[in-house]
Amino acid sequence: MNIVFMGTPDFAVPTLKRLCDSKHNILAVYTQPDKPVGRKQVLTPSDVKVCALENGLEVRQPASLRDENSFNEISALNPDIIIVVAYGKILPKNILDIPKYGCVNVHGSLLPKYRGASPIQSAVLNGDKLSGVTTMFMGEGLDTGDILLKAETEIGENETSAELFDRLAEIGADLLIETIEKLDSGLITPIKQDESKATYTKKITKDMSLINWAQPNYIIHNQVRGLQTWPVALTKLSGKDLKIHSTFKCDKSGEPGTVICTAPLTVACSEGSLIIDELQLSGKKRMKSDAFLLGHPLSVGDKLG
RNA sequence: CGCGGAGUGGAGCAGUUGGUAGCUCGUCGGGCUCAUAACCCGAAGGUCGUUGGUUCAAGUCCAGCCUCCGCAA
Repeated sequence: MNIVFMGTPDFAVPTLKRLCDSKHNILAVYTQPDKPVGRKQVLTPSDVKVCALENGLEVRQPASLRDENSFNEISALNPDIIIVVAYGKILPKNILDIPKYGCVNVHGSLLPKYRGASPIQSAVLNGDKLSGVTTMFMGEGLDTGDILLKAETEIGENETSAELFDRLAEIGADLLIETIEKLDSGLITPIKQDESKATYTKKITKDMSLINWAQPNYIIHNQVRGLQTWPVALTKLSGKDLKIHSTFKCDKSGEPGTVICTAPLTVACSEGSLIIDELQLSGKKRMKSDAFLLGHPLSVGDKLG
């Protein structure tokens, strides 16, 4: 098939790679314009752009698709299908209608659950045990299109959003290839989403990162896992920000927010407690908590938050 | 030049008003113990990020550079 690929972050890269290695023909790759990134605000190309260039593909980075120019450009390519993976832009209807097979999206949840911007983090934040990837036709609504295929995977007890991201990206790549094959052979019957079961996710923001220790340990544990790699769960230590990168649940209890053990470093929650595995003080590097304790004397009874 | 913190033996940190370096852990050797991630004794290991400057003397002051990181995006 002749394909136009649209995607931006690392999540989309495995799918693009798999397509490159397939018999299908990629006409062009659309991705977000280069953006200033990091402390020095260096203009950085998206992961998809880097991958596309490595594979000798044509890259296009329009600021918007809602103009005649974009429509004409894509029409001129005459694609059989448009594949969209975390592109970050809404496709207008006139573009959705261009390919004869339509537009197919890879979404990081088991739709209709978790439509929207942060399906993967939401699954981890909610402590779900099951996640997955869905391929669907794109409609005008947000992640409302008819479902083509799904692939499920279990979320590990201590798995982070970042880890799940990586796994789902691979699973999604396989699922997309399978979806295209089956579409081409007419083996898929699209299924409407059950609107009554639909849920939406919010964009992840920084103000979700501050830990409230007066909550059960599993809630905070999910917060720590879910906000990885950004913005990372946060607490306070003598006025400074202390990022909590990874934790393990523990049954010991105590006054919420206080250190109840230092080997390993354990902080009490309203129910149970959390063993802090890796942390990072403002201005410092990420490190194991036992290393942190060598230079920062924390003792039982000290308070965080 | 957006704001700010930091670069000291393998790891995490101290180092006061400048006088050639210390703590905790680890490592190695020995001892004790039924045993141990416990305890005791001892040892190795650092040109203090880099370059230049001030000074009788700089980890400690000044300037530049490199690297890392927090905030901001």
